[in-house]
Amino acid sequence: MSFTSINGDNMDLPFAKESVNASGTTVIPEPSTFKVKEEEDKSELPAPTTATTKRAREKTQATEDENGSPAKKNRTGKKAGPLGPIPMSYEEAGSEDRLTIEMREKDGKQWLDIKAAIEEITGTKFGNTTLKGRYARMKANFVIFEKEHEPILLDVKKDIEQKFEIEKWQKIADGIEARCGQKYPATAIQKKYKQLSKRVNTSGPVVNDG
DNA sequence: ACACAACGTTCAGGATAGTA
DNA sequence: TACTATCCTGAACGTTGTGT
Repeated sequence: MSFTSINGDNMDLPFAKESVNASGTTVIPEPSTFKVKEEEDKSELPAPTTATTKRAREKTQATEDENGSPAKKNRTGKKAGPLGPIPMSYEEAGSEDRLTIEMREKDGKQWLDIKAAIEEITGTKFGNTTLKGRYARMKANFVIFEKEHEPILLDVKKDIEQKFEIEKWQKIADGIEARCGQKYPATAIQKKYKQLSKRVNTSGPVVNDG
């Protein structure tokens, strides 16, 4: 994995120079160029109190928009856990986050070891997957998308969605044929579906009239 | 082939800021 | 003030690699 710095330089290992303390723990110095996080006494941070119940097996649809993506609002970025908000760049990352990256990518440490190290530093207990998840989100945040690739992204997305749309109606046509033996053109099915949807919206549910 | 460990991903739940 | 959107955490799940 390589990162791209905010300057656009590719970095295989964008780590600060580290040292090893007496207990053998790798210590990343707090570089003066980092965006300094709000001073907080980590030793007094409360342990996470999340009481998550068993994960529901059935998906819910409540927070999804018409594209199936979570509905978004402007990012406030003010909600933060014990490690603070997930940094948007390596430069923004605090020493704990840098240590996580260092131990994971450079030292090849296991997550349990990383978890133990971070817990020792912060005095906060974390779940077994918290740091893994945080690391994955950091990696996503750190990617700098080339400006000239942006229109390509939009283009490709549009192409694929159009392709999916065509495939979708064709599959529906196939499904109808499989069920009742009647083959309808995909475009006719699409048109009929629009009519039915309108009826649902204006006068309640569609009645299956045979 | 099977069991197990480690990992990455997904998603529910809680917290909190913004908005009507 | 109630509601909504967003964020972070952590449990559950699926995948992959390794040992037997």
